[in-house]
Amino acid sequence: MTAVTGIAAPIVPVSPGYARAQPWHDHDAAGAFTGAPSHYGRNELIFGERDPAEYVYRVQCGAVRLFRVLSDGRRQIGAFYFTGDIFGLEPGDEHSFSAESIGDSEIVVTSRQTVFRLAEHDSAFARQLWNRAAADLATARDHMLLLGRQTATERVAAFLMAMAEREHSERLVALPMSRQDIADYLGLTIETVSRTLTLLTGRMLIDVPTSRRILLRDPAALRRLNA
Amino acid sequence: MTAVTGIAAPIVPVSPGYARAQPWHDHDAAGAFTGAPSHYGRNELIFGERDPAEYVYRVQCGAVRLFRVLSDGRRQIGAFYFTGDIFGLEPGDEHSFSAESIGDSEIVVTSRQTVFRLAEHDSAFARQLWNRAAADLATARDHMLLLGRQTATERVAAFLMAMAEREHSERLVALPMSRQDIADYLGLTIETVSRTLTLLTGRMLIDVPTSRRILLRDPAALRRLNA
DNA sequence: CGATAATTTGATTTTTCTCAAGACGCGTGG
DNA sequence: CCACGCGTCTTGAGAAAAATCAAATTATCG
Repeated sequence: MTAVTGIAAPIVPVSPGYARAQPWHDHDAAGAFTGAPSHYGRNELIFGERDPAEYVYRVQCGAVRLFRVLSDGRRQIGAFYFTGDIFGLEPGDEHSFSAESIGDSEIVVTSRQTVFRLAEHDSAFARQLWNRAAADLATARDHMLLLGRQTATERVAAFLMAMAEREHSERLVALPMSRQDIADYLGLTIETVSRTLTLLTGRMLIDVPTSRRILLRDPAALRRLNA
Repeated sequence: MTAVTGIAAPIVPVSPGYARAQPWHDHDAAGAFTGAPSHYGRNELIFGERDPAEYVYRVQCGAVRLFRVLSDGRRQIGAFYFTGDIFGLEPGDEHSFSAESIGDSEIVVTSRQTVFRLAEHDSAFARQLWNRAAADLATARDHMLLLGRQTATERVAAFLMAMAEREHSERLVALPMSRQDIADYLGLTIETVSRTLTLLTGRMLIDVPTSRRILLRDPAALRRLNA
């Protein structure tokens, strides 16, 4: 459907990853996202599960979480989207996940119709559309491996590496999302995420100067944590 | 990329599922899969991770598992493919997962080139290609919810329901795959799968006359197990 | 500066995994 | 037709990982 399935999509794949399609750049979606951006506040809903999937969204700036909630409140975040990422394009007429702005963000919208019409007449664009979906699928499956088979330490390490790559920052990672978001993305509890960060700090692999900033002291060792 | 992401794709979605694109039918891929089917034996490799992704595959009959293995042997099955499903179409030049025949199966092959060329000149086909990838992505994300947030009982129940729907059989499910396959698909151990089946039997929700046949005595209750 | 939310830490419980047998099923060959 | 052997599946006991419950600490924002 769209941009980043997880953190890793627009960048070099993480853990067990391979060459993936490039992210959509501005010029790729030329003409499709021309309107003025809308502002969304912290935790504001962009669309909900089962809402009509009429529009496609592009993050102008800020960060978005895509998630689903079980009836008893358990939540799984399927992807984070950041500046430049496109999300919300669905094969069916309804959204299958909800999307919320994490902090403040600016989102540009276009109609599903527009995108599909563009694809219909421009086979290169159509191909890009498919590439994006396929890359997202590959990333989602990488994440399945993480959720199904990796330990808490491996998950957190993979997450930190992915975030670092995303930011093109060698060592300092700024997290826009809360511990709860991270936990729900990694299939863990907030306590386990916190404890794991403490553990990694103890091993001198990272430093956590403030809760939203993480310094990777030994990226190579972190990467080795991922089997 | 292709047909069924998990079990649920070609049929009515499972647990928390929504309307999805239809599966590829024979006529959709007309012209693309014309060659004679190849035979693959039990556990035979169809392609491996990092192999060049030159071909696209269609299950003529039998069943296939798509999976990835960590260096220490932990395996995650990302999808099962059954008769009529198409798999192996990748955005990059390498496969990111391995595929094996589960039992004996007949597989028809076509080249990636052929599919892409077809899509380039036929926008309806291109759209179908995208629909497939997007539907697979949605299914993969459903599975992420299962792997990240559901209990062993919920996972097994969801799996059984999905298999039943796939077979269009109300109550009797024939499993082509081993307990190990099921475990690796659900992110559990073989022992936990087995114990869970025993538990469900004790609750009179199912019957397991032979290990590869499961009778759903109370599908409604099974479905209710999924929050 | 205080109130509130977010995060960390601690103690304990639960779930699932691991290790170890045992049972069962199936196919082969006597 | 039955016995044997091998792979698969089930069951049990104990260990480990992560979840849960609870509290203390730290950050954030008016």
